[in-house]
Amino acid sequence: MHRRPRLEDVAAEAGVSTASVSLVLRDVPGPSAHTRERVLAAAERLGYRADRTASLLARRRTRLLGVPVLLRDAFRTEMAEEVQVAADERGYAVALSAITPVSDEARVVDALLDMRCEAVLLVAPEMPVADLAALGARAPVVVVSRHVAPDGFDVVRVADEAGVGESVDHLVGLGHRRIVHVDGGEAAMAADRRAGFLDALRRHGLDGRVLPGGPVEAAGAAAARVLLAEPDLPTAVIAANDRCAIGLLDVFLRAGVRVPEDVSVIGYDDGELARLAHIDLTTVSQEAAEQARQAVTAAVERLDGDRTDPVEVVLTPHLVVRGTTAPPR
Amino acid sequence: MHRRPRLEDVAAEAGVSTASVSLVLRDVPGPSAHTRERVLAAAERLGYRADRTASLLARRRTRLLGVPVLLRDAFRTEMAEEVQVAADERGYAVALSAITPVSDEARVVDALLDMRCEAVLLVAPEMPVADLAALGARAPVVVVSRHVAPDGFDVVRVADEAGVGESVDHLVGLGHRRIVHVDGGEAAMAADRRAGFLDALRRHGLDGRVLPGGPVEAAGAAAARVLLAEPDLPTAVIAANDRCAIGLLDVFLRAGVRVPEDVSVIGYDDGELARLAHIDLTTVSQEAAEQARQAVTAAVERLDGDRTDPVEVVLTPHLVVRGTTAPPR
DNA sequence: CGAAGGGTTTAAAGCGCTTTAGCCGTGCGG
DNA sequence: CCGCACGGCTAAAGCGCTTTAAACCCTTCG
Repeated sequence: MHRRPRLEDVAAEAGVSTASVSLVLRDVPGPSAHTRERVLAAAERLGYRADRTASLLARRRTRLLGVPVLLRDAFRTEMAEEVQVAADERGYAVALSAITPVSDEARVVDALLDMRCEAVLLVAPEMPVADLAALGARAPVVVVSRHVAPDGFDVVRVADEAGVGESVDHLVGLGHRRIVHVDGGEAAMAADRRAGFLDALRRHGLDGRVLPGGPVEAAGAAAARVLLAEPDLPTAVIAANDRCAIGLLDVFLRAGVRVPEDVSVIGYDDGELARLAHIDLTTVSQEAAEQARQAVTAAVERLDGDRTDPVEVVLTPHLVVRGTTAPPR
Repeated sequence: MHRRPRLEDVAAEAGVSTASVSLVLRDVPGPSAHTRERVLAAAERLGYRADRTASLLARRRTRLLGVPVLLRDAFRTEMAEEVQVAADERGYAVALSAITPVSDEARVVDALLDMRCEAVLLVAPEMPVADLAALGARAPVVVVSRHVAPDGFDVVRVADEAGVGESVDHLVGLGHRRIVHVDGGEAAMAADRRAGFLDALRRHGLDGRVLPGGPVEAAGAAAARVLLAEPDLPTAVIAANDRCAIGLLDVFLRAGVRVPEDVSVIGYDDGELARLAHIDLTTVSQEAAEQARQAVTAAVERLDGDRTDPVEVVLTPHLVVRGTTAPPR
């Protein structure tokens, strides 16, 4: 088996120096058209591909962004994909590293930095704020989708209060008056959404009720059972996230409660799940693509620009009306 | 801002050569206890972390396995996670790279090889067999979860025919006689599952019916509607995959058809979805962890061992009985 | 006709780590 | 005593690429 061709081999084949080859292959201005041709032909002939590790080592800059991913979490994974696309647009590459039971968020970040990532984008990170700040001192860090004050790191998130507020406005506009919120449990963002719900209702002169929920279907299902056990159902339910909403939908469906005829349901996140035809959930978009783009921009501003002060970008989420909401009967 | 400490800095701090530091930090036998101590202390003091790109470049071996991931596909992503765990056990690291609209499977593989991955594990790859073989000539390749003859690459998969056969046996054992299969569409594995279904029924002296399906919920939903439009429902439906099964469940549920009382439903894959409490789908396990382990083993045999002949590992899937199957009424 | 100038090319010095050959001192047997 | 083996350490040569300063070759101009 043949050894992989090196830059030197291409240079020899083309009859020029390795420097020229390097320049041509990276499309750096300088080499003449004639040289370019010869080099490209030689590279093609040899099937040359640059060794990435060697390039990274030699280059001052790596233009690599690190993103830890929890593969089992659909939302964060979708976001990682968007980051990949956004980074691509800005001429950056993304190094993904999986969070597993064996290596937690912190270890994964270390691994990414060891790979020479120039910045790290953390999607809904779970580590303590102090750790985020400490990390921020080691390398540019952008926290995405977590409500936390920027402090040595940048933050890109959506205004969750406003998002839930839109949901409330939509329902009230349809004529709903008895609206329940099934919250997201302990998580930080859950508090924002809860607050957004109560504020919005108050704005409409209504009273709200909040039921404990959680991040997954089971929590929504449990809440639905609580509601079903009561004398009469509210006319609408706003869940703190899509998965929770789906748990609600499921239990309602099984109990013969029709959505949206008998009760309207709204989720939050607008993940792939919500978009599925058979779920068709009215929900609030987290603007994944835009958050990703802003996050990459924040990182790039520190790397290519000269910003050093932390920024906080708060996007406005928007309601995506689908099939689970309708006027009350 | 301080430059990241290098091996040389640690060496200076400890008063030894860089060679010694390298040896100590990699836990290579040789250096004396005294040297070890000094080096470790110095490294600690400086907060030294080895630069991965430099190590990779200098090392002959990288012990890196490449895995392209389609982040939006839950099954392949779960499998990637299992690969990560399995690789870890064997002392290999995994480089993940996302397949996006911008860079397809082939490009991602190139990128992984450029990173010096020593082997590539492809989970349910979509590329033509010829391309797989071509790739196999460049580096060790293990194809996971795809029924294809090994040819310059190894294959690890489960016996899909047998898996569906088990489903049929289970249903027949419960007393079902009118069983329908909603297939997985064009995909290669869909054919196996279809064949397994028909074979198993024949074995029981029964007649089977196959409805066209597909890889996602919508396909199952469509099939369910076809069934509902007919005078009487079969007593059981076997879907070619979990998502398809979920589409079926959903439409049945909305139509007031109870599962499993009115009709039993079985999926295939045993992904996270199937395990969710509110779905609780009887399904066939793909043995993700075991497939991953075998795949890593296959790669390692080529890399650390001296195997060069392709192997095909066919695991036996097993039925996971949950709440969507029961005796017919 | 020589100096100046511009466009090309290249030699060579890294990038930060690994690895090998060889050095040095010690202890041992002959 | 000498030679030898051996444990412990290090100098130095890479790994395959990038980058910079300097060399080179023309052409142009005074």
